[in-house]
This record gives sequence, C-alpha cells and structure tokens, in this order.
Amino acid sequence: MTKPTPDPRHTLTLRDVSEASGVSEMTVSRVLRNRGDVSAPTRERVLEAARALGYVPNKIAGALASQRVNLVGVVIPSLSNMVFPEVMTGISETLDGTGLQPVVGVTNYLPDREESVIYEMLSWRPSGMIIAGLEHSTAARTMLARAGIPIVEIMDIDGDPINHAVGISHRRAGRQMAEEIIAAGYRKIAFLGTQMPNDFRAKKRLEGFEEALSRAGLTLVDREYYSGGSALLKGREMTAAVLNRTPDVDFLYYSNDMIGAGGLLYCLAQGIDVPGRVGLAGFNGVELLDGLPRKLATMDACRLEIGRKAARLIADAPPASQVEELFPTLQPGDTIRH
Amino acid sequence: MTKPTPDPRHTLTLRDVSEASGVSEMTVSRVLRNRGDVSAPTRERVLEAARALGYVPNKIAGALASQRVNLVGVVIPSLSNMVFPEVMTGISETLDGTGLQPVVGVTNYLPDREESVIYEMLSWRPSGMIIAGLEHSTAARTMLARAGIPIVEIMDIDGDPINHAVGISHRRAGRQMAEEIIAAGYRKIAFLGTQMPNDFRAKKRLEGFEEALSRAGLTLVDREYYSGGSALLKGREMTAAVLNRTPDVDFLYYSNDMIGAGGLLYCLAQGIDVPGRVGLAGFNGVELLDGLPRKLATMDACRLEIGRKAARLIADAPPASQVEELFPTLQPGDTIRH
DNA sequence: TTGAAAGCGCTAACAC
DNA sequence: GTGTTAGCGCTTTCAA
Repeated sequence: MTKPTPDPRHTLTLRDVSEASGVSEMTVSRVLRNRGDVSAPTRERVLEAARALGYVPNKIAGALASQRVNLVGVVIPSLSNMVFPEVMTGISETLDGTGLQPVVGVTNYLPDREESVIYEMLSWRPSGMIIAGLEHSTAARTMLARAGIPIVEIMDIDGDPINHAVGISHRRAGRQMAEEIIAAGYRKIAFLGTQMPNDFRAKKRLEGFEEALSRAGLTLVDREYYSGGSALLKGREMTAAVLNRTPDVDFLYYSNDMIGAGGLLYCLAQGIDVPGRVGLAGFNGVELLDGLPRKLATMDACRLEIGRKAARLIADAPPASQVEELFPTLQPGDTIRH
Repeated sequence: MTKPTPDPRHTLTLRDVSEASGVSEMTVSRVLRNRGDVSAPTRERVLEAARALGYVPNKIAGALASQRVNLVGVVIPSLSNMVFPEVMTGISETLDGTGLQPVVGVTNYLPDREESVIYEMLSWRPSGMIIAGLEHSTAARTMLARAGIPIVEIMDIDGDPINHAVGISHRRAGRQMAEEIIAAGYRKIAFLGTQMPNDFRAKKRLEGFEEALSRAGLTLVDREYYSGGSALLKGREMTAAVLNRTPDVDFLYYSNDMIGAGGLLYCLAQGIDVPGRVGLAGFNGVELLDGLPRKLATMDACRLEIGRKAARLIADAPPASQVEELFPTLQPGDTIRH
C-alpha cells in the first residue's frame, strides 16, 4: 500500500522522486531516461516512486541542461486544404521512430505571420525546421540560415533553398498538364484559380502552363479568380461564369482539385459533355474526391513522400545540403478526351 | 557601418547582445521583452545590436527562469477530417491577442498515442491544454488533473469533464436528427458510419439516434460500417450495398457529411428520387460540400465556436470549472422531404 | 553502480 | 533607469 499521493499544489520535481525513493536525483534522472547502468532494484524503486507520484519530467529544464530539444518545427500555410494533412502524416510517420516530435505552425499564407511563427519556433531551439515553399522574407531566411540546424523547404524546388529542399517542380507540372491537354486536341483553354498572391506554387504552375501554351502558339482564352468560401461552390460559380462569358471554351484548367470538382459537378448537372465538349483538369490528386461520378484529371503532388523525405533529412542531418526532386504523375482520369 | 555579422557557429545569447551594445544583460532582457522602464536611447542601441546580430531569444532558458510558458497544448484525433482545422481556426483566432501560442498534437484516435502526446506536452509545462473528447485513459486523466493548469475538453459534453468542457451533446444531436426524420414520415431507416471504436462522439450520436427511434417504436433496418479510404467513395459503395441488401429502406443516416455526400452523388447518379424515395442526412455541416447539386441535411457541430470558447477559457483561466454547452442547428437541406 | 558539483541562458527580486 | 545576485530543474562531468 502506497500512501495517498501528496499535495499536488506544487509541480513535482526530480527531487520529490528522489526523496520518495531514497535515491539521488542523479540516479533518478538516469532511470527516467534509461541512461547508463542502474541496478535493477534501484530502477524499480525509482520507477515505482515516479509512477506513484505522477511525476512528469520538466523538459524545459532538461533541454536547457542538455542543450538538446527533440522538437521539429513544421511551418505550413494552411490546414484546411487537404494537402498539408497528408504531408504531416508523412512527417509523423517518419519521425516516429526517432524520438523527434513535430510541432506545427500555420501561417495562413501571410509572410509576416510566417516570419513570426518561424521566430517563435526557433526561440525553442528545435532540432530542425520543415517549411513549406521557397519564398520567405529576408529576415526569415536569415534567421533560418543562422539557426545552425537542418532546414528543409518542402513542396517546391523551383528556387533557391536555404539548406535542403524536397518537392516537385510546379512550373514543370503546369507545363506537363498543358502539353497533355494540347495533345488531346483542346485549343480554347481557360484557367480558374485562387486569388492568392502568396500561393507561389499555384502561380508557378500557371506560369509553366502558359509557357507550354505559348510554345504551341496558344494563349488562355479566359481566366477567373476567386477567394474564400466553399471551394466546391466556387468551382461551380466560376465555371458557370466562364462558360457564359466564353461559350467556345473547350478546356478548363483549375488550380486545385476542389474547385475542379465543383466545376465537374456543374458541367454534369448542366448536361455538358465532359470530356467531349469541354475537358477539365485540376491539381493535387486528392483521394478525397475519388467518389465523384467521373474521375477528374489531375496530378498528384507527392505529398506523403515529401513529408517522409523531409523528416528523413531532419533525422539524418546530412552535412551537405540536398535538393530532392520528386516527379508527380499525371492522372488523366475521365475528363480529358483521348 | 556595422561590422559584418560575427561567427555564427555558436548560438547567440543575451550576453552577446549585451557586449555588442555595452548594456547589461538584464537591461537587454528588459528591452527585448518590452518590460519596465528603459531609456529610449538605450532601447535603441539594444534593439539595433540584437537585430544586427540576428539574435533569437532562448525561450527554454526564459521559461525555466520565469516559470512561464506561453504555449497551449491542443490534442486532437485527426487533421484530415475537416472538423478540427475549423476548431483550430477558432483557437488561433482567440489566442492571437493573448500572447499564447497553440501547439498541436495528433492522436489518430489511438488512446495510447493520446496518452503519450499528453505526457510529452505536459512535460513542456504549457499554460493550458485543450483536448478533444471526454474519454481518456486513467493515466491521462490523472496527469491532466494534476498539471495545475486549465484543461478544456472539447467537442462533447456527454460525460465527466476533468476541468472545463465546451461542446455539444452528441447524444442529443442524434436524437434530434432521428426525430426530424421520423416527423418527415420515414420509417425504414439505416445507419452508415465509420468503424472506429474510439470515435466516441459518432457512437454517442448513434445511441441518441437509436434511442429516439425506439421511442417511436422503430429500429434500424440496416447498418453498414467502413474504415479507411476516400470517404466520398466509401459513401457510394456503402450506399449501394445498403440499397441492394435492403431495397425498401427509405432513409440513410450517415455518421459524417463526407460519406453522406458520396451517398447523395450515388443516388442522384442512379436516378433515385431524393428525398422522395430515400432521404439522406449526415453530420458536421462542412461548408466544403456547399457546391453539391443538392444540399445534404446535416447538423453543424459548432466547431468554430468551440475553438473560440475553449481558447477563452485557457486565456481567462477562471477559478471554477465550467461546462459550456453549445446547441447545433439542424439544417434540413434538400434531402429530407417535408 | 552511484553521487556531488557546476552550470545551461535566462528572469525575479532587490539594490543602487 | 540600470545593475547585481541568485536560482529555475535538470544534465554533464568527474569523482568515488
């Protein structure tokens, strides 16, 4: 029978466990970290005392003393667009064996916010940082470069990494999709996308897309932007707008699958022949949409793999900077004719 | 002209800023925290020195010394189901003015994982914890109860909170939906949901639902469970299965909107009269789906408001435990006849 | 295998 | 307005 747990008004320290078990603080510390050799009986007594007291170690003190923090900062623009949760899965999965823990910060695509999130995170001296994108404020870049820890910029490789980078070429992805569409015989192509000046990756995809069009002697016949609201709904609305304004359009290229899905549902509801009369394509390869009546053409962004490789880089901390390019596969689905 | 930044091989400390600015560490600390009175010129010199050096404070040391950590732990089961991102938005929004920062941990609906996430978080001595659900391991409850910080259990109020709770009654939500369905004249009702033993809230909704059915002398005519995969696709498949197996079913109650949407798309594609031949309802009120051809009946789970109120409780830290019940509104949409 | 001393980088509390 | 001292709760290092 152990005595009832003592007054929980003060947070427990190693000292409390030490006194309760009659073993020095140092030995208690060793037991709790599975460090060094501790005799089995001592170890038992310590563990029992710690458990009975409900001791939770103070990582702040531990980190200060050991100069070691098992945290990895992850800075992403948004949680709500289906793409980052999957990246997080890859990161967690890979970090799981390593003793490292991801800590997420969200920037909402705001550079100022990104800067302050990075600053806050660095002030906890994490073991590494994973950050979406290659575009950051000068101050942010400087902080990261000086932090003396592995930095991995993810999603995109079209640019100049601070340290490591893992991602795809969005420029090339846009180009590839344009080539596929042109090869399928579409000629009156419109773009429908988000109005986010700081979504650099969407911007690069569009650049690549237009580049390929222009190489084929084509230009976009229409474009439509949106911001906020339900993506599915916006997809419908934008699609309606474009089809009305430019009746002879024969392809709609969406900046993401979600608005593409809205467009697809709209076309089907209107009885528009897809992909005969108009073709459609999105971007991301979100599994979420697999249940649609027709499979939207898209490119998967290798999200899981990006998360995994980024985490690997943090865990392994190779001395030399690395850039890992992944290659998305184009999934023609049922909305591009062939 | 300032000299080029010095050797960045060691991480900078207050001492470096102190030396660079010719001001005591203590004063530097004051300036950097906007604390106490510091003369304007001194403040300027310090800030300039800090900026020039690229100093990032060490919060570990600061937290240890001040016994204060501006972090709020947020423990949620999943990032990928649309419901928690919105809760996070509410939390961030509310915490923004307070100097507190949310730190997210994900459990994947695994109790063991939840326990370890909680342990890890508490070991950083956060200012408060927000945790989804009221069901936790005994060890987890004990740790939380003893942490001496505000604890807010969110989403659900059908149970016994550790400290504060903010959420809805899922039992009642299920009951309400059943009553609505029965009032609309449906009698052959099936349930389609996730196979997750640890999704206690879905379970409670179903309990409430069946309770109301039974009060009306009804029982479920069929049920179908799934796990993993694309929710939209699963929704289609499960719906097909139920309609085949139980042809006279006249209502499908889904445990979430996403599979409900899959079911809706399936029914429409099959030319099934919705809501005449079969009615449909989901749960969550995800705005995401607003673009569907028909609006799915659902109940919104007050996610944003839950996040806000939970964060408020942490920030205000009222001495007495509080339970805040929110009341979801039933949105009949177009898939329940009237 | 165990213990004692020193100190991680900062801030509270108090002097000046 | 600014500086000094002590110490937060651990771990490192070294001694026993």
